Amino acid sequence: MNNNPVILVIDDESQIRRLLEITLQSHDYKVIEAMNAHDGLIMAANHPPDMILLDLGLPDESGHVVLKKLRDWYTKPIIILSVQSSEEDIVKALDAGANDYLVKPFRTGELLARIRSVLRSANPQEENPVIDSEDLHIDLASRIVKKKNEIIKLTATEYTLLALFARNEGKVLTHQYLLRLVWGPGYIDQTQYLRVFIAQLRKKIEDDPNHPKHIITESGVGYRFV
Amino acid sequence: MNNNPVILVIDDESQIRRLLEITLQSHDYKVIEAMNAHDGLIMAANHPPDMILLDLGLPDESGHVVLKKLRDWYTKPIIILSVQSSEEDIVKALDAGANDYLVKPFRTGELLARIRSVLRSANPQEENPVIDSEDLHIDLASRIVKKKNEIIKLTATEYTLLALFARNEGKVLTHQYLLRLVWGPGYIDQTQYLRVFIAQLRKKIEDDPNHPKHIITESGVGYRFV
DNA sequence: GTCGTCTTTATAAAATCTTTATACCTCCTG
DNA sequence: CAGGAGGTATAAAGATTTTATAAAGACGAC
Repeated sequence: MNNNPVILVIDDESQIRRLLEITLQSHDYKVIEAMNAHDGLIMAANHPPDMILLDLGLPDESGHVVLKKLRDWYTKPIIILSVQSSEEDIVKALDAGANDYLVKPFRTGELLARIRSVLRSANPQEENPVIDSEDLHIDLASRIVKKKNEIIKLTATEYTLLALFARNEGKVLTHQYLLRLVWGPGYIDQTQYLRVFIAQLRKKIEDDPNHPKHIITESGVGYRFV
Repeated sequence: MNNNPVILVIDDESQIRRLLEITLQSHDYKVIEAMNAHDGLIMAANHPPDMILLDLGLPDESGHVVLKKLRDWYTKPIIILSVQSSEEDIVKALDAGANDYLVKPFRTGELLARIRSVLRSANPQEENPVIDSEDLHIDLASRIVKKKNEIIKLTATEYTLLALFARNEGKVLTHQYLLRLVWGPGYIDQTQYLRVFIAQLRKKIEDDPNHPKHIITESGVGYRFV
């Protein structure tokens, strides 16, 4: 799942399948399809997708039964698509383990949003932008910087500067660029500010500030963070 | 602590609130209510419910804004109830972190089934409502704070503040963020309030308020709880 | 009215930022 | 190789901003 999420569509109407295929693929999902209950179950077992779109009106078996069979082992999201709009059908499907229920005809934008929603809550991704560089650890969400597991106290300006570096690892950031983003557009010729704060940062994050490993000077240009 | 799920209802229409209260309570949910955005945010922060039913049409602030503010820290399910049935509204809400969206008037059976569904798929990770930090003990569920086994008496504001810290251990919380969630959106520049209450909290929970171990100052930014 | 709490004001203390001064390093030139 | 130019590093001073704390006044519940 590092790549694009795989969605299994189980529906017997070929127009719906084609519509879904086009819509989903254009939003960077990988689509696999089955046109009846039997094939759908086999496909789900053989190539477990990241989620399933299930039509309730299948030719060979009731969608409710398919849903139950899937839920015996399949734990990822299942969204029901159905022409049935009765409360009884909806409640039954949801209580059988469906994560959502859309009545056909549905709006594709809404379907996409609901797919995003169930996928999001399926993998609670703590996508904290974290930089881990050997002994250095920068957590941008929590605003915490650690060196060898020790929390380092940084002032507001020092942190702003370091966060900028962390977000642009490897790139050379010019004096102008750094001054403009940290101090503001009126300070682009105050290069001395930068030197003072780079020195302070190095004192705090480098093992040997005289031979910095992380904040590298690019003479005449700026600095680079590795 | 009883294990019936607590549901926070944020809706300005009293008939809806009454309907939901009766329906939900008769299905063994514990219901707490707020009739506007401001109260809803405070209530959610103060006594985090197991899920939230949020009306989009609130008198004091757009439900979309409330949803965003909640999702800054609230990870449990949020179901939107709204008279707006446009695809744009639905997609916007779902992408802002809502788990489901029901158009008013809704069928109560379907609502209940959708509540069961989102609660079922809600995080298996039990958010530990207790903080134990050497000498400090914070029980968010029963609203009890102890220091070296002695119960500490906190005012409402002090507790709200401390509970926010406890729920975001390690993270730096900005002045703005704290002021917004504790006092409300209109107070984000009343930094002095914060200083006064931080001082009071430190007097109560720190061994040596001059050298705080728990509430750490991040000068120019905010505070951090460890 | 009394009590507990919140708001507001005042001021001292601490932390941070700016500025100045000086030493450095590297490359180039004579 | 000496000396200078341009850019860099660092310490330390002052100036400024931010924070801590006490205490007085305001407010609301009872």
